[in-house]
Amino acid sequence: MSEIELVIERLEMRGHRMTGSRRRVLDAVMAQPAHFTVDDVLHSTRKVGRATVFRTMKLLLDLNIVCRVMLDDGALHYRVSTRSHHHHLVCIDCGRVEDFSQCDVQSLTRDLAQATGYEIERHWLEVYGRCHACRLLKTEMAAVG
Amino acid sequence: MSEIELVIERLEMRGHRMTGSRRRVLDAVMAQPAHFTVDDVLHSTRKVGRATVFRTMKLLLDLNIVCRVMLDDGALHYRVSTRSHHHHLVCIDCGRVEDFSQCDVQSLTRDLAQATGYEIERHWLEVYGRCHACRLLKTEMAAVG
DNA sequence: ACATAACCTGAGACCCAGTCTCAGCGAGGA
DNA sequence: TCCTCGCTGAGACTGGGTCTCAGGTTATGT
Repeated sequence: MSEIELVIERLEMRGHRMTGSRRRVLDAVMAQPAHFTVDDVLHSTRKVGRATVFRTMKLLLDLNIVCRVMLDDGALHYRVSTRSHHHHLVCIDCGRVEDFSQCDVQSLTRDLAQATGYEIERHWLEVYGRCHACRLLKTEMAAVG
Repeated sequence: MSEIELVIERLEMRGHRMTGSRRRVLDAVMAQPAHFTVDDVLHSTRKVGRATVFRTMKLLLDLNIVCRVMLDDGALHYRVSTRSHHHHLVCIDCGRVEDFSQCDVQSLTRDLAQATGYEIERHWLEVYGRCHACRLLKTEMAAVG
């Protein structure tokens, strides 16, 4: 089953339709680079209204087709999401994003629940650093400059 | 040394001045409940312009006098921050916020660095759940309803 | 005391992401 | 066929935040 068929199925399971506009938004989303804004999608989908693009993005978010990444500067970008529960590792120099799901936050949340009496439902973790390429570049620059 | 004097010192260390407007914003911030928006501050500081309130909040953020909490619905609120590096545990029912700093994310980030070749600089973790009081309330409701 | 530069200010325009409203359209069921 | 309900685009609106600009304040050197 293709990616698109999967989306259609998930849509219909919730009583939504795969319409022309939604299809155009979806195609545009799939064609984006690693992460993007709604505005990027807007610019690459002619003939779809702003509100519809936003509505569709929200739908895709609900269906776990895309997720949101908080960049280093606080900007929220979208990203086609490969797995359900995962986190992001964002390069503060070039902005590339890696997903990871090995998430030992479980033990932390267990302790936390114990200590505070909270019943913990979910968490949101973003990690910022410098990717291998940017580290190399940086040491080179330091050597030259 | 009082809280205020500490802030003044930190300001001056960076070449800023403690002016009347900044003082009024700071007082308003200190008088807020657990978490609040810039708008809340605006409404409780008469005679300070909107831009100045925003500018001062940014300054306080830089100086680690306040921090930001992402609420369950995605809204960003501010909060007077007690310690430097810490995370938030947010109740999804009543909105109360606890700080915690026992942060075993260290070991996770170490593994992550190893696996990805990233040099990790920082992370952002927010945890959502239901506080003790709201859990009790919920079970009571279930029993009655 | 004075000049001057640097800093700070409020008002209001502006920006960006996202939502709301509303009238019109189109697909599917009875 | 008609009717309902979901979907649509246009455009107004909102909330959080930034920019600009002219004028006010403060620190500092003389």
